[in-house]
Amino acid sequence: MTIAERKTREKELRRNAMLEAAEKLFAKEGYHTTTMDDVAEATDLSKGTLYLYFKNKDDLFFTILDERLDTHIRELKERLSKTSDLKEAIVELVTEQLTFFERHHYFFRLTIAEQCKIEKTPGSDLRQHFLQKQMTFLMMIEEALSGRMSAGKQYPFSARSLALCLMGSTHAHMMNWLMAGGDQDLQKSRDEIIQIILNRIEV
Amino acid sequence: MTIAERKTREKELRRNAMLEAAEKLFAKEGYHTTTMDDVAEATDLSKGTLYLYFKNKDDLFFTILDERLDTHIRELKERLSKTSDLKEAIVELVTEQLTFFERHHYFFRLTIAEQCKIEKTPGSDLRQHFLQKQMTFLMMIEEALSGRMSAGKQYPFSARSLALCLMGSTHAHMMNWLMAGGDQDLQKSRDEIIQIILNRIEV
Amino acid sequence: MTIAERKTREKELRRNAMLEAAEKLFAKEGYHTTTMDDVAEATDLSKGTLYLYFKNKDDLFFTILDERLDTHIRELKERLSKTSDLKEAIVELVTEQLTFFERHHYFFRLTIAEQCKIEKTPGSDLRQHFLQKQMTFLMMIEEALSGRMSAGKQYPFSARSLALCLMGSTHAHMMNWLMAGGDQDLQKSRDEIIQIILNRIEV
Amino acid sequence: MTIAERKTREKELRRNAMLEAAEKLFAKEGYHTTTMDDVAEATDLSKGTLYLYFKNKDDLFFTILDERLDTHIRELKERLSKTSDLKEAIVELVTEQLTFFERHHYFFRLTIAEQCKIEKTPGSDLRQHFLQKQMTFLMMIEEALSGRMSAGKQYPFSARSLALCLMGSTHAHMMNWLMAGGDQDLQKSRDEIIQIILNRIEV
DNA sequence: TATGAATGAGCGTTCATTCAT
DNA sequence: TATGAATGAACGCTCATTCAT
Repeated sequence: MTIAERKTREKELRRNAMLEAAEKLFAKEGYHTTTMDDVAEATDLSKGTLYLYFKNKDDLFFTILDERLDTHIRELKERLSKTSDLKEAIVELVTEQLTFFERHHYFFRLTIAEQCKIEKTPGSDLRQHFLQKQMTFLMMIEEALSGRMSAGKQYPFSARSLALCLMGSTHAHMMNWLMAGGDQDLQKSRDEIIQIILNRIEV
Repeated sequence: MTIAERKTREKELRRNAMLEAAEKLFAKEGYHTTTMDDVAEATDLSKGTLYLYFKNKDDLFFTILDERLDTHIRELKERLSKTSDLKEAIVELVTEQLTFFERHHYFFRLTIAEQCKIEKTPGSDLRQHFLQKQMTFLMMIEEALSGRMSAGKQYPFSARSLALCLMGSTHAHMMNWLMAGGDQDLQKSRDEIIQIILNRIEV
Repeated sequence: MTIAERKTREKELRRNAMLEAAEKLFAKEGYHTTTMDDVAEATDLSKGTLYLYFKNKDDLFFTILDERLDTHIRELKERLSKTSDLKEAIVELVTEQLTFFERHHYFFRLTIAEQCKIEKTPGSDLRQHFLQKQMTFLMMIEEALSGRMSAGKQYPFSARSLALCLMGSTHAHMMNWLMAGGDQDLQKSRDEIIQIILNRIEV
Repeated sequence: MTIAERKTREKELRRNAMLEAAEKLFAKEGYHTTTMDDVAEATDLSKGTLYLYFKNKDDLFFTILDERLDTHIRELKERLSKTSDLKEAIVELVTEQLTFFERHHYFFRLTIAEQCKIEKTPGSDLRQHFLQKQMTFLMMIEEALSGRMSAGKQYPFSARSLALCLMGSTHAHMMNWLMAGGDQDLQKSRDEIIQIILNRIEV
């Protein structure tokens, strides 16, 4: 039925509008500083309507994180699937991180900020679920790397450590990029990170 | 006068107790979720007393960040002053980061979380001041590195990029350490980071 | 649309209920002693609701003063417009003052109390605005009197001084009336004031 | 004993310093806006010391009002004692009011503001006591006037009403004077008030 | 389904008062 | 007597959430 379809479509659109407006606000102002009023106003919908789509503020917040992370994971998987050796994988990983975060830098900030709140009282199930997914994400990377580390060689570092360095380096460059206003080219950052990680630093 | 001295000393102690309790809470629960009541209770002092020592919640918060960062900067300067070549500097930098953050992991989380709130309305002067100091910190590292990069050599990366990779890598390892419960040995992380950054990754 | 109209009407009613409850409380207890909780309770609405109608306590307070003074000014203008000579104007002025204040004695107290806070740090814009309106009110009276003072005669007093005596005299009688419990007849006060001001006191 | 005397004297001085500083602050900022800290600071004494001289804030406040009113009453009595007919009494009354309030305009504002809070929950004993004294003051004036109204004449107003007009008129002029900055000559006000009250207004 | 008025718990902050020194 | 640090009750205001329409 076309009418039913259009209705569903409209709902979907509204839902996305909410998620996008909220993501922007949460990233700019932080979770607590952003009010449900703010989100409602930014979406040109009434506050009550928000609660028809999301159970509460937490649900709205973690839905954003969750859906974005899903996309991120999917994209990364695709890129990695095309690589076979370690070097290629590293290049793709760094590239994906920077590319994705450049497009979704609101998400980037949310993610990092959220990671800091470890240990806090269990937190909602939503929170638990998201953290779990993040762990999985990291493990996925770790496995992608370790799977490409030659079985015969001795590496003076673990795949996890390499994963952490790669993630951390890209994060730091992203942060730097944001601080500078987000208007330079990230291509150069990508190349430098790869150079630093892949090549011996002549001392 | 011994009596005046003791009074001053006691005030100092109380102030420190407040700062430490607050740091812990802020790191665990986040700025907004931590209430002044929480801090007061954790210090076994009344809420009103907090306001005798700190102008307001913001002041309390940024005083923590500021004083810790000062110590961090001081320690790092000292370490770096003993190094002459790039390799040594990198080793010292990574070591200082991990050592300091292991001791002050509450501060670590606060720092990272605070960095995410870029772009937001300027914020209090205190906030501005802290961000400024953080920038200075990063530039200090950048200069320490660039000063030790041989003038005659061509490096395929900038000193700033190297600084970012080092900071980011240690941060990621810290985060990982915290997530795992903070009870493993960071010595291994240190060695791995250094290996990854300093040596060619055989691909 | 009848339904929208009724909604608007109900909102108006609630707003008025708030204003009246607040006026009473402010007059009886003073601005600072009256809490927003008090007002909410007196209106059988929750505290939060107050803030849907008034930006803050100050706004609530000065809205009361402002709207009442507007009515007072309007009524007085109407009365004065029917008079042509000085004597009639004086009679109407005294009558209006006593009549209006008898009906709105809560407002009377607020007005007087507020006048005493001269010189204090400028205060909110609302306060400034109200004081300005009060000055205008006094000038209006002054002009009404001076306009009716025969051009050919020499008066041993200024119109402003006469205005002040009239206002002050009615105020003092109002205060006396309130102190006595507010249950006597103000008609007699009116006559006496007029006698004292308009006729030679035989000494 | 001279030493004891000096001590007593010093205490007296300190007490007066407190009263004067407090009077000024209360008048300028209002009762609630003035904090005990403010008073302490203005007196260069510690907050705790205030409580050695006055039981609490209310005590401090009403002591001021009470002592000033005593002086006012004493001065007025003296002036009136020199008059015998009604006209003279009126002149003296107006003169005393304006003279006294010009000297003590801080007290003036406090007095007026305080009068507005009639009906309020009984209030402290101090408050009751002060209001009582104010009533007595008014009755004293009423009696002074009625005592000088010729027994044989018929007056179209009561002594109380005359008293109220006189008080109110001077109050209004004082208020006007304060609003204008308090730097004009009150002599003219005095003359005008007397003219208005004592002479027939030619209509 | 969409609205937006109403709610009320909760937080940051102030300040009169106390009390050990 | 004088101090000033400590207290804690109280207040203005916010905002996530609910619900009648």
